[in-house]
Amino acid sequence: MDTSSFGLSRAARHVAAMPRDCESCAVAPLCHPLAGAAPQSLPASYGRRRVRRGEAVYRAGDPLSNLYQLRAGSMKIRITNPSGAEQITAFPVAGALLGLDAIETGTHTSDAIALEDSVVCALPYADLMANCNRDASAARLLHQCIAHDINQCQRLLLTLGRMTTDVRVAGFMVDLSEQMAAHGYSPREFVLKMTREDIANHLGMQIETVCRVFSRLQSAALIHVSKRHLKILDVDALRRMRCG
Amino acid sequence: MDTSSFGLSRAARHVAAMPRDCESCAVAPLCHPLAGAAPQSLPASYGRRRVRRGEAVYRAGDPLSNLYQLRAGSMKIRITNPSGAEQITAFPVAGALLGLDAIETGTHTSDAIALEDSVVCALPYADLMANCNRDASAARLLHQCIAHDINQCQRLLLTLGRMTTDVRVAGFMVDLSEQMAAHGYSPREFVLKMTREDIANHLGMQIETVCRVFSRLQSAALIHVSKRHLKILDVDALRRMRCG
DNA sequence: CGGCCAATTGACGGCTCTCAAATTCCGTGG
DNA sequence: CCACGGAATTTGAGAGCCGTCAATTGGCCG
Repeated sequence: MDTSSFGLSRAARHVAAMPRDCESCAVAPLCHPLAGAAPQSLPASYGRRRVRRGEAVYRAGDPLSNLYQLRAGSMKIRITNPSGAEQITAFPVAGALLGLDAIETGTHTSDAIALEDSVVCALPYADLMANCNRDASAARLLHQCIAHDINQCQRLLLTLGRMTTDVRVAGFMVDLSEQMAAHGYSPREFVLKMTREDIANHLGMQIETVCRVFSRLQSAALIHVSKRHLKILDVDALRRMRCG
Repeated sequence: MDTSSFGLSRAARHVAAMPRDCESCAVAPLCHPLAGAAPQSLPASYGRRRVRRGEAVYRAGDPLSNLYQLRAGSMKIRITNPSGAEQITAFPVAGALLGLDAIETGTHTSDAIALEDSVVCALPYADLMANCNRDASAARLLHQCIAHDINQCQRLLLTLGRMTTDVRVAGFMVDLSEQMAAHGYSPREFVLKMTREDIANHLGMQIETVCRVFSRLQSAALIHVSKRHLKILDVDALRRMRCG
């Protein structure tokens, strides 16, 4: 386990120093007793929590006490079966609501591990449910968040079940690119927060195959990749490969 | 499309002829304004609907008007990407709640197609939401149903991403067996409602590979399969293959 | 009886995995 | 600041599993 003793990244420190401007938060209805209620009335436990690279926000088997909103940084969500086989099901970034899979049984079924120093908001599940009972729009928002995870998971199923490795990687890059764009970063040049091993696991491949696909895509002048630094040279070609 | 003009199967006719004993239904809190309220006060639209083999309960693109509980029979849930690639994400049987993926956007993202003549309960989504607002236990039940779909989807991800074809098929058979047992049928001998093509699609394989795995498992005396009729001879060996 | 579809089996090729080695990066300690 | 060690990444060679193509069988329905 990598538990480096470095401080938080610049992005993480920035957010931790921010005032709690929950007004701009996408899931504010879930945390606030009523839309527009005084923010200072929030329970003290609605707190931010810093997570260092390699640390877990929660692990499979933990009781469901909080859901978490990822405020800054990035994570990997990993499930493990009894024989130890692992599958990374998602790489959430800022804005994502984490821990929804625990709602079925009251126990987390996955690990959420920080890919970099990150910041999460802990949302006590009991408070959140009470809030949904009082506020129909909050309930609807929660429904949508859970359903979103279903759809995302189903799309990944199609990728693993029906696509060649080249197409999987191309689609993964397009997804990352759109994610970066949605957060106001360059969609053409960014840093991969996850290792090749993480990518391979997520896409149902081996590390070496990921490297070889990277090499092929670079030879074809679709991307330029050096370690974690990725430049997308021909996003249209990548989209055509994915075909959807 | 196979739209045979046969009548409903015996199981389907049995349920259709049943009185509306919603008291024994797992999702009754979702349909009833309040637990214990008079059943006769239910809206007329809370109706059963018969679906013939090959027909769709809903299709991708349909607006979300109802969720559906599968009362009798079986379905396949299928997603399609813009280029026409398809992936069967689940084979729900009686008791399952269908259409949850539509909650994110208000539009269905998958097709639900009957594998045999079946019966569903249509649950108007607006009524259901209103009910969740009045009844916290109904809201909780709905949350759990949605979260259940997430967990099921994630487990399938691990299967497609990390398992060999033999292990996928073995795990699929164990799942079917447990499903049959949970419904009071023999877990050792039953009929596959889906085609080899459906199985192959669901498990990310080709038809021919499914046939070959069946042949291998039969040679190893783990199963006996003839067309759609499956006998499980050594469930422990199948479980050991799956390893979880 | 004939046609169509599901299912099965064989041959072959290729994509991906496995094994191995070299290189670079990064953090740690001297 | 430099040296060292481990981890991450890359590339090659070879094998094997699985997909592709093809042919056959058997059952169902018109």
